[in-house]
Amino acid sequence: MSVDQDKFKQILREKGLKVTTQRISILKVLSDCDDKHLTAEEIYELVKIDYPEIGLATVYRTIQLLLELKLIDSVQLGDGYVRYEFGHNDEGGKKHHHHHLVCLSCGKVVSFEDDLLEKLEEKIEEKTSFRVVDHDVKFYGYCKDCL
Amino acid sequence: MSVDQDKFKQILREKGLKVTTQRISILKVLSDCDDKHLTAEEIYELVKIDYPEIGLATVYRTIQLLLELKLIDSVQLGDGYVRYEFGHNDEGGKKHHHHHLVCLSCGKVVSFEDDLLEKLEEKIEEKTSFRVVDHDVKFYGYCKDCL
DNA sequence: GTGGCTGCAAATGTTTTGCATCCGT
DNA sequence: ACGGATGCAAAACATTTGCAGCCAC
Repeated sequence: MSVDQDKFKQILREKGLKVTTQRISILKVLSDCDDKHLTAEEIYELVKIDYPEIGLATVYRTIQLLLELKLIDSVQLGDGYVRYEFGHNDEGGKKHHHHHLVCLSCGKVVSFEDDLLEKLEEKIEEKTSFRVVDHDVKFYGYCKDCL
Repeated sequence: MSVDQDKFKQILREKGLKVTTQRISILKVLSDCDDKHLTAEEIYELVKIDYPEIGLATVYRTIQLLLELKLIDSVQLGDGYVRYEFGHNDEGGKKHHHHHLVCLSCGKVVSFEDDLLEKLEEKIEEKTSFRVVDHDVKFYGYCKDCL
């Protein structure tokens, strides 16, 4: 929460960028809705509650900034929207990889931590000489509540 | 090739839909460029070579139809375009699952067959009571040629 | 005070839709 | 000849950009 905000402010200052109410508000919404995977429009609507003057363009520009700073990640669930989630990166920049379980009935997205993929990555490098540096894994199905 | 075309024509007739030159041409392009992962615009340009009168809207409508018939699959590689590939589904409807290796340098997409994911799916069902029915797996990295 | 940031509106790029016409059945 | 399919243009959609004014530094 405020740890992230302080970190954000610090990075902005280090880069000579300005700490604005809009930027802090957007980070706060993303941090508060950590598990929601919000679209830009949804972030816009949530920020407007506390800060009605904000423009959608500012939301997009701030999302772009947060992506570049690796404070958030983008997720595409195949529904035509780009969604964003608070980044769970280590201090050292190493990613806490998690996969997404997407419910085809209610649309809910649950995260799932696992490292079995690393074995598969090794297998790929062996068999195809393709050097894997990142992956994106989604499972579609039905959640406990919808079954 | 023509096996797919015949299958397509048969399905169209069964559903009371019309077999048109446009529909056959679009299927042919997708079938010929099986490994290319084309965008709608790219399909449009390719079909225009043999059939210059075609409209982009027809391409989109036919893609939609082919998706519904599960003759093609859509792939989003994260570059903002929706791409389409010829479906490799069994007769029984069971998918020949393959994953995509996307080269971050040249953009080339290679397919990789593997069933290690099934273990991971079992693990998910055990741990979270989430019933998995499909998945979408992409690996990003650098291909042999680019290394 | 200055330059970066913002809000607005206009532009962009992809995909969808309305409608008159066309063509497969 | 009927009704679905097509081509065109306009609309819809998310996202980006240009610019004058504003505010953090």
